[in-house]
Amino acid sequence: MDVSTEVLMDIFKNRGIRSSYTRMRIMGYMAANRNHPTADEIYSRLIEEIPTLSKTTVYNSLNAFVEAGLARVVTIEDNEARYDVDVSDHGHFKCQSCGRIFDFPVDMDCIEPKALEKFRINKRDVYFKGICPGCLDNK
Amino acid sequence: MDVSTEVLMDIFKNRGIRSSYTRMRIMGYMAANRNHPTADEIYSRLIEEIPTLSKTTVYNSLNAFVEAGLARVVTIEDNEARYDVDVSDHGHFKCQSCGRIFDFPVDMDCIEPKALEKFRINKRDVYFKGICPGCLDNK
DNA sequence: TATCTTATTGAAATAATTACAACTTTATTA
DNA sequence: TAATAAAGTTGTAATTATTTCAATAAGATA
Ligand SMILES: [Mn+2]
Ligand SMILES: [Mn+2]
Ligand SMILES: [Zn+2]
Ligand SMILES: [Zn+2]
Repeated sequence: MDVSTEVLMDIFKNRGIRSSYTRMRIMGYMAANRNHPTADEIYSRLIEEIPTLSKTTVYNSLNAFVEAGLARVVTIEDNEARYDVDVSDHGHFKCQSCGRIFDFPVDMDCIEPKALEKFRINKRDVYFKGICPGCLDNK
Repeated sequence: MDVSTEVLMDIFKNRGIRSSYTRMRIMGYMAANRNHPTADEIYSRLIEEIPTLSKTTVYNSLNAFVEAGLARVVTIEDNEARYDVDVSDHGHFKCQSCGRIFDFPVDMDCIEPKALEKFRINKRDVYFKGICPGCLDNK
């Protein structure tokens, strides 16, 4: 059991969810590839190494992560949920040309404290779309 | 043909899409009920008065409106698209208790001009979730 | 180890949205 | 106004993402 496995087990335990081989692989994939993958992308990649993996398990695990506060859902596209291990406040930019999703910092406090004074805010999402610098250069 | 019908026909013509009875009813519903309805909500409401209405037509019309810049999609929930005739920049707050969606003003420029300097931004969405004042009062 | 709880699996169900072909309506032109 | 072309409407079927469910397997507890 290597050190990163041990670290993940601790994280799971601290958040009150069981650690299992599959969950550690899924979380490991997300931590290594911070590309805001879909459940299907995670499944397609991991099925190569875990032939018994079920897509239901991927969904179950991701839902467990989100509930435990270990991941967030990125719904920048209306036909697919993406997942992000970075649960800190930040915005997402999706390039309409290459499809890549970029993180960017957001000053949430500056957005509009006044109109929402009487609201309790639990989640904040900022989604921008357009063309990324790389795609702009390729005309 | 009353005056609002005439106005709608002009709007459609200006945006390069044909006017039809169904489209005017759908757009009329959205203009009157600015509740960010789903396609299904629009369909359920209008089928009472237009018995031949097809849900496909609702989707087709809404997609035409969005392409023509007459409406925007609000994907604050990952399992359903909502539609908004207010295409100006503003944020959306969804109450996790009563489900209502509230508009609020957003200073888009303050969010983060620096990190996205080299990006071309076409769409901006700000989605907050939490509890609305009414639901907070009802403890 | 025995036991209880939770995770995994695969199949089937659900639900939102789109594709398609036949038909109807709207816009254009004569 | 009548003929024609282009686009909108409809119902059904297909697609796709996600959930439900019951059986089985694995993890945690004592
Ligand atoms: Mn992110
Ligand atoms: Mn709105
Ligand atoms: Zn790009
Ligand atoms: Zn509420």
